[in-house]
Amino acid sequence: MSIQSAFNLAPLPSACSRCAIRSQSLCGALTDVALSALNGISRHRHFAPGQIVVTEGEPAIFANVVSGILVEKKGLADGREQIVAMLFPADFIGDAQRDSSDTTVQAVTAVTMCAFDRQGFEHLLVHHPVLAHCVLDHAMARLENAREWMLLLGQKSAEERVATFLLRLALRQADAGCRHVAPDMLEPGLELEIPISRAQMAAYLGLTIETVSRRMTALRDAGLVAFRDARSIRLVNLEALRKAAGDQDRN
Amino acid sequence: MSIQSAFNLAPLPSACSRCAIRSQSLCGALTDVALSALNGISRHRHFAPGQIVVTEGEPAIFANVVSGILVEKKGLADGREQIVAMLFPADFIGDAQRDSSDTTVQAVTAVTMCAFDRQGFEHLLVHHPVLAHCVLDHAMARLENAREWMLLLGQKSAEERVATFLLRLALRQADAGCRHVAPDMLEPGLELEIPISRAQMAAYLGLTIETVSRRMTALRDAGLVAFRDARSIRLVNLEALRKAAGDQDRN
DNA sequence: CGTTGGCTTGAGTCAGATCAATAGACGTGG
DNA sequence: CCACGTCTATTGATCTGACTCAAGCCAACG
Repeated sequence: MSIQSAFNLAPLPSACSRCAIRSQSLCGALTDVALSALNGISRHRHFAPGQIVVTEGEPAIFANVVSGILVEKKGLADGREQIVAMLFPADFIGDAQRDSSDTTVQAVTAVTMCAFDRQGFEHLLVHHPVLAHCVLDHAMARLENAREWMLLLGQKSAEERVATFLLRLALRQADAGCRHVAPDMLEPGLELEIPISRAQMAAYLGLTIETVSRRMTALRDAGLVAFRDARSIRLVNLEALRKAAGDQDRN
Repeated sequence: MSIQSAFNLAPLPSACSRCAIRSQSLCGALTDVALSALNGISRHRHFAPGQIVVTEGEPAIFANVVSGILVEKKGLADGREQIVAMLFPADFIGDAQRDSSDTTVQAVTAVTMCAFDRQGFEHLLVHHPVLAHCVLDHAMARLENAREWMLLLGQKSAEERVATFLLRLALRQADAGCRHVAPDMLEPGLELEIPISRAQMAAYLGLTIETVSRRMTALRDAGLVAFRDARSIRLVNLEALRKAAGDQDRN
């Protein structure tokens, strides 16, 4: 957070200056010289919906999501899967300092990302402390998210899970990149696009498809949300939704 | 991991040179000059069993665990709690770059830790890249643990959870600090001390005390483990225990 | 020796899983 | 255009693993 003030508005390397997420993510914290260096080792890559970007246990990549949605998941031998994170534009992919990924990364929508050369990135990490700081900050944020989800998976009921998911998604969507949005600065009546399928919601929330579907209709019948269709909903009663999510505050 | 090779065996600052966990944790990666600087801003603190070290939402501290066991937990408004991590000697406490802790840290046994001045630590972080690298590495390890636990909480049955817990604990115990032990290098017949109560196991595994107890006796009756008493068990059939844990490999 | 706290065990209940059927959206090809 | 298969989501009926409630055990301790 303190670094953001060091941000410099002078001319930028061509590729980055036109980038949609330039002011966010890692890039936002970098000085021109660092950004220039980063640009030198990056290239855009595209993925189709459903395509696997990284497989659990195989070498990680380093990349920024430019557009599209992805999920990170972990699997058990018998096929059960748990989604451990959703990735949005400006999110960073890749486990710095680890030689194999602990998750499978899969594109949900069509995805564009800005991929970095591994060696080059680790080299930059050493020589640009501000980048290292930024990567650490991102890692801490991911950790915090993971732990919040542990609380959800270990303690919350099905309905609380679904409600929490919708609120988090709304927050992330309202956010739209400019990080650190006020916790409860959500306006009632907000239209929400759910970018993942019911099956993926189930894998994310530790439930079955059927239970997700049932709890969604329950929230609708209780007047907390309204449906346009299965994938796009409107938050009607925000206060009640927060209460249904279980944490009372901070959502 | 590559940094470890930069480790220097020359004379050390007095306090650190006598420290039980000197060669591990953050300290192990540091050069003498950095370690000396770290030593300058650290002092030992003691906590009694059950004592709260940090409260969720309040300012974090920075410290290394020297001896004893602690848990990190997150709570819901109505009192439900989820333990998100167990802390062992050599573990690092504190969310670098965040101004409030996202977890409550509580001593389980009597605890000694080596606490660092916050300002001083962040200052060191900037001026000693090797320390920053080390903190990032630690954060990534914590993230990986959190995600493995998400898989457990979201997908595994009660028995799988308990079996996984015992195996992880055994690994950590055999480990005893010298990190990166071979995954399945556990010898059958290993005596295991469970440092936490059934209630804490329940809060860690997302179960109730009763279910933990029942699954423990089930594992005993099935001959996978043997009890000395509730808190100290022996791993009898390691292969079956791994299978019961559900991941098949990597444990 | 009574009390207290941690653990186990039993009996009954319920939230969520499983199994199964249906409906709508979407293409594809005749 | 319609018939068909596929895929996703919803809904219903039933089942079950874990929770709840309750009792009992044992060791520690005043």
